[in-house]
Amino acid sequence: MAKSGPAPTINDVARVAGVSKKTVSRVINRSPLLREATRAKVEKVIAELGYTPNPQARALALRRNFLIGLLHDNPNAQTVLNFQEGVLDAIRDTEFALVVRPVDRHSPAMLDDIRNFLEQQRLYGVLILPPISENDDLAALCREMGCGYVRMGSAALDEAEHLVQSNDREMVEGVVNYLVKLGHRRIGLIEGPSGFRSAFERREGFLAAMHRHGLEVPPAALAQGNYRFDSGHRAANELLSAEPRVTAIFASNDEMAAGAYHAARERGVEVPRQLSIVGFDDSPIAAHIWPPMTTVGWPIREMAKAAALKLVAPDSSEALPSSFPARLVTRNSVAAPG
Amino acid sequence: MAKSGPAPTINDVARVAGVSKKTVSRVINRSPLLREATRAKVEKVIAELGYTPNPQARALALRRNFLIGLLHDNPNAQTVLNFQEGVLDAIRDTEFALVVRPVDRHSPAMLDDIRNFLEQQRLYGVLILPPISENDDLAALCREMGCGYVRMGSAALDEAEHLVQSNDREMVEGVVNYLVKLGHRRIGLIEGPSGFRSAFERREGFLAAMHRHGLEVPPAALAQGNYRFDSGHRAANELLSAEPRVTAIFASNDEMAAGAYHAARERGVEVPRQLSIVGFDDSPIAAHIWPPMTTVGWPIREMAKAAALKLVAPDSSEALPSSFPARLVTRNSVAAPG
DNA sequence: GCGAAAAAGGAAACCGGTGTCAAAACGAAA
DNA sequence: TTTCGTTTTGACACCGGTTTCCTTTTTCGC
Repeated sequence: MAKSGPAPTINDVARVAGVSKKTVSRVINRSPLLREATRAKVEKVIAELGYTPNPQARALALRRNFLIGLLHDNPNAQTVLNFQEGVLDAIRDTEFALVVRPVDRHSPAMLDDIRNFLEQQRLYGVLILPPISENDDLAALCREMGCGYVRMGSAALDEAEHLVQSNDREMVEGVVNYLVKLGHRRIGLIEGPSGFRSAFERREGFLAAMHRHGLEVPPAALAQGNYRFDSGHRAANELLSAEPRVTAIFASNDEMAAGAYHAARERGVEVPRQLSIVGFDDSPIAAHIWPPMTTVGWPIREMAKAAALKLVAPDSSEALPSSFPARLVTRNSVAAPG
Repeated sequence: MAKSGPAPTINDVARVAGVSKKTVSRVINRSPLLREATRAKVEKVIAELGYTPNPQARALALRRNFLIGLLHDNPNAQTVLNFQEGVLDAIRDTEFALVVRPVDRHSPAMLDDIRNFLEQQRLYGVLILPPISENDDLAALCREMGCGYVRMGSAALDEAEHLVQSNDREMVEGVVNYLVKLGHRRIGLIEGPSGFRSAFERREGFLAAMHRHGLEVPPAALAQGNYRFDSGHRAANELLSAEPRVTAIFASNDEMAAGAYHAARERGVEVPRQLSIVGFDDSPIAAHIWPPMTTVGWPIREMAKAAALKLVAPDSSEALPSSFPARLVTRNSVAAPG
């Protein structure tokens, strides 16, 4: 059991088993053209020696490595972590590993940084989380550098091969339907930052649904946010100062919705009796805030798994869905108006 | 600028520059025994060709790679992500990359999984986050496999070389002092899960400080939690049903403190007028809950940076602190009693 | 200008795998 | 038993770097 000293190499295995290293290589790679007896003999030696192939050597010989990168600038920590877990689900028991790379969307050198990163590490491919996944220059960079990539985002962002989809628009319409069915007529929207496709989709979905119900959306029912808590607070204050007051607020993410709670509390507006609030993301804060928040959640982990498989095993992943349905998580921040 | 085709190798550089590959290697590695003219010539070609050394080939030849792993099972997503950012701060502009590995502390195969992981990936070293960092078997495994490691945790966990310290106990005493100074006498503690050193340290610090102030801690003022929201809710309910009621609750982390908010609200106990609550971690929820929570925060990002430097550049990191002070973040969940 | 020491640079082997292609072993048919 | 077509297996070069060791060049004191 004394496994000290340098790790055994393919040469050690070959020598002990009395075969050539190429044969050992064949065993490792499950080559079909091997006699059963030979395979068994070699496998026995591999087990005895506790041999594991050196991934660096393999990477060099194969001219590709087994590192997949995660590029993200998502402000929601839980989302990012769930995503990491999902990727791990996909690559567990494979030779792949996940390397992470938070990026700063606001840095002017962002693209250059990522270029350096890709050049240096020569990743097998990268997974790109929203909101940075909406950056087409980044996708172009990946293509230019011959680096595989899969983006998470709304439809029409890229070809199916490079996309795992979340249909925000549809789900937002569902939320509006839900609120209208409860009797809400004056519904306010806290938008995400302009320039984000997800923000755009959510806004369009909102407007389309309101229109379909024949409901007006005055400018005062639209407030701008940036996906951060403070902006939600500010935006809700704007919405709540307009008369007639909205009876429900739909925030484009949970953090801003939490900010809206805050604003309501300061103004003595009770949630949900006097104001219904719906968030988006189903982040932990939605469950922990009081009253627990009704929100829309994506199956992030499953989506991550699908994205990772799409990258490392495109064939097997064809069976998996590329588009995942969000679901409404009803808790206690919504009630009939009045 | 057409950089298509295979990436240039050291041989290409050598050929174009008219030197041997060894000379190019010397330039890359900043060897001092090179004439300035030669270095300049080679560097010019490197720039022209856009050459970057292949990390896999380097790793193979050097018999070590440039991957550092992050082992974590921390329930607090923001903490983990901040830590990742801190590590990135340290390794930015180096050839190192960060590979993440969430682990499942409850899986019986946990150690074997990690052994496989280390064997397969041959990491340069790993950074271990609490609570899993308290597992001595894991540290032993790293040592056995010749894998560098640095643990985050309380003092006495390991040698200085392998430790970046957080002195929980001291800080907990500071919190108690703060509460006592405000006039609190009956203070309840929501403990972390037994078997966790951090939970133990926080408890001991609490008891020591109470003792120093000559204050009693009846069994009913101690409630068991497991660092999760629900357990905080349950534990607070226990604390609040005992008479005379506590006037302050110190929870061993923010999530449990949020659970305590929840319990207080259900019982109509107003925070902070009738009950002060202090958390631990300074996670986002502390800022977003209402009223904003007073808590204790670690400079996670700086600690992560120090830990990473300790691993990859032990010499330069000697100058950095190995022990970081937490600070009390006062918000609005604490008031004088009565 | 000479010789010796020091500095600079190169040839070849090596790190631990994989691809190519030819040789060896095998099995069935003649 | 020989022959021939298939499997199996192995020898060898190669992936893109680094190391060792040795040769060539430079520098410098005399």
